[in-house]
Amino acid sequence: MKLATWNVNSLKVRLPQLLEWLGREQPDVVCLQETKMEDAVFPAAEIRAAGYEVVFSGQRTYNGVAVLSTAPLEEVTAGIPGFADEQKRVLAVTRNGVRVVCAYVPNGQSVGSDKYEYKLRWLAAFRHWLGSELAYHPRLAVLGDYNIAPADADVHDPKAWEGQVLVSDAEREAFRGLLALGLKDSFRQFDQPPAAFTWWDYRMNAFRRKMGLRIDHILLSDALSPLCQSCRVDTPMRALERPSDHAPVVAELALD
DNA sequence: ATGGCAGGAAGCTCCTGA
Repeated sequence: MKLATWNVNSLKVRLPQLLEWLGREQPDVVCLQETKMEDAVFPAAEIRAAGYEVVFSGQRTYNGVAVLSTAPLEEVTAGIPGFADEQKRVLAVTRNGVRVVCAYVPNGQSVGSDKYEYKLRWLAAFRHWLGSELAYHPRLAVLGDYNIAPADADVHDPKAWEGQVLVSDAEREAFRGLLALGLKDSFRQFDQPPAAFTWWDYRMNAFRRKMGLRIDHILLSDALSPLCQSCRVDTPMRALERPSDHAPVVAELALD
């Protein structure tokens, strides 16, 4: 089973790239973030025509998540239960006994801002909920845009980023809190090239200059991580014409 | 000196992203 996550930064703009990529990469499950569209205009027909079941939870302009799958999806839930939130950031599905959570963690804007406080509250609720999900679903995969670079190795210039949003101590502590539930960062289970990032700013030629962050992650429970055979960033997707500012992350598991 | 680029909604400029 091949699992992938990709922040598309507008599915309307990126749909042709997504369809081409599905045909070439043939993932079994794809978690999308920042679809930026209401459910009424979601391109479900095009995605189904490509051979995927799809569920989605979107809103106009901001946020929006979707999950694509080659096999039937069950137990579909949107949002974090018990955490009131207008923002469409979470979808959970069960596919062949594997629980898959698609998450778009808040950006946080700047350390100390209201949005930063919201991000930390959101992450606390997310952790609490994932703990209960894990109890029901030992085979749990949590994919998405975490908006956290877990360690300095995930930052092109740790000195310049020190203390900033996406790398601050409180955010990294929240990320470690997710791992402490019994989840592993599948990317770090394998040797990786230097400067392996998943996001590059559109400005300042950041991609060409390898000025990126690794903020999109695939976390796997202890029941799944031993089955993981590879995890990599699909960096060439960031080099396309009119790219998303994020590249997909893809993990392969020894599972159907 | 907080810029720079991209997308969306609105409307001929702004907010947000990370």
